[in-house]
Amino acid sequence: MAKAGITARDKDYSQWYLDIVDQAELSENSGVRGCMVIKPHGYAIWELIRDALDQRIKETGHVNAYFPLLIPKSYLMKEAEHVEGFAPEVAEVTRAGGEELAEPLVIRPTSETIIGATYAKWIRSWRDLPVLINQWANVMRWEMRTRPFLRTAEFLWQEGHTAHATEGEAERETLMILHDVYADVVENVMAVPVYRGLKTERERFAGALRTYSIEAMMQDGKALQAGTSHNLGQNFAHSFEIKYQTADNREEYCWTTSWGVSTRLIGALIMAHSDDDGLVLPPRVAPIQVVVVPIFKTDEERRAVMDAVSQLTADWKGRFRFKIDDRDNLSMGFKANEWEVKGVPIRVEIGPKDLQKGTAAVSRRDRPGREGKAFVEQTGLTEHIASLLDEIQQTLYDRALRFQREHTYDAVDYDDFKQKVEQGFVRVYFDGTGEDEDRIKAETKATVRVLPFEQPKQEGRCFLTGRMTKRLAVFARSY
RNA sequence: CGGGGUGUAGCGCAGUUGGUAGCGCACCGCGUUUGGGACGCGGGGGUCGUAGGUUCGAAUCCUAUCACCCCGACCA
Repeated sequence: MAKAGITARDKDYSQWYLDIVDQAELSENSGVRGCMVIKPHGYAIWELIRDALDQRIKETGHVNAYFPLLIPKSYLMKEAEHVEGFAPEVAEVTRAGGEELAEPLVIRPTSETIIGATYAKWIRSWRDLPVLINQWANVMRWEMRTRPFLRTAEFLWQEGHTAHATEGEAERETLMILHDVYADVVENVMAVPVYRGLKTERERFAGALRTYSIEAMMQDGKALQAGTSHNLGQNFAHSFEIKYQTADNREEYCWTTSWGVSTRLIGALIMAHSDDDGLVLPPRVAPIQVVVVPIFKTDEERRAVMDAVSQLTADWKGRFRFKIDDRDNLSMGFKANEWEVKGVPIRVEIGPKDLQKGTAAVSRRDRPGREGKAFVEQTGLTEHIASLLDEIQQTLYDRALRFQREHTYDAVDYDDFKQKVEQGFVRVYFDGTGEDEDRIKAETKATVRVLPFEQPKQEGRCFLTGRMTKRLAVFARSY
């Protein structure tokens, strides 16, 4: 039975997504087109994702800093490919202090340019390298069409910007971030499995040498780019004169990288796990992991139940993120519904009958309805919940992984491809050109999501050109 | 930027041939309720998106304008 206010996924997936965002109170639209208000529940999820990322970013040797929101337009113009890539979606400030500005300022769509200009000042010698900095910031890209979290005009993200002495070092950094930070958080914290690999030239970041990405599969079979890591080569170093003196007194340009993930991850989280009853959150990113709903009729029962709840939850502090829902103006059914819609992994109900039997009713969100409800002895409840949280985390990952595998297809030729790409990812030998990619996109809406790191040893026949090749590509329609 | 749609109470909507604004939910009060979205009674809440015009009179007709939503081309 579908919940009030939530469109079924198989009826209208897109509307289902909007309904989840609305009903789970993750965000709402504001007076500015494309700019959303992130509500407390949505923001709390972001904080958990952010903390997991921040921890890993720091563990891998980076430090946080902050660069300005406004960037002189001339900075943006310095890297040719970069300007071209971002120009259409940049917002400019042309007036301030009651007068026209001599030089327009752009609201950062990303910060390579202003950070490049800064690094040029900071870096003198090989002893200054590497520079390993991250910033948490908001950025703005004036998109034509927006959707909460997936594509908003303003979004929150982190952007790492590093400078290195050698290409090899920059490349290692780029890949390390992709694997040890991004894929690790998305898979192990958000329970969303990803494909990892290289982007084709067509899909590469404007101004980068190489772009790597992780791609997650949504429940409608479409891909969501969940994170990108760019080896910028010496492109920005040349544009901004980021140079250093080597140990043997030569002048060299730095090799830089940049990498980012955004609040879009919340969109991935929603579309990977949630169901027709509402949001489903993996415990590690659930702001509330356990909600306790006391049930009582009389004052006497209320006292007894609340006493039991206090005792049972006494050792939960610092161990689980939990909430006791003791609102007395709402029925049990209403509360059950509300917490389900909001994705709380475990709900515990304790009423007079439980007090008599020494039990508690424990419901798990990943298995809706009666199937996921069990009566558990109050003795050992804490341990039960601890292991149940782990189990839910694992179940969600396994389920998403299975879905991803079941919806990744091979295709023998283009006709086969067209049919398969309607249903999910298609993994094929691909020897085509950029023009071929354009054509495929025009005809099927699918693009190369990644050239996976795991490339075949043996040659195969390109599904499009028929030529033999060793290059394997994953195609999909994407968000 | 093209196509479509909507602006009336916090939210969702109704409003007939133009006659001075209503319903449901939510909210407030009181009482009864609580093991899967409780119920009764009483109550508060509106420049009808904005600006002009037609008219004795406009939510309703006309013009302009703004905003938002949805569908396509571009994108973290």
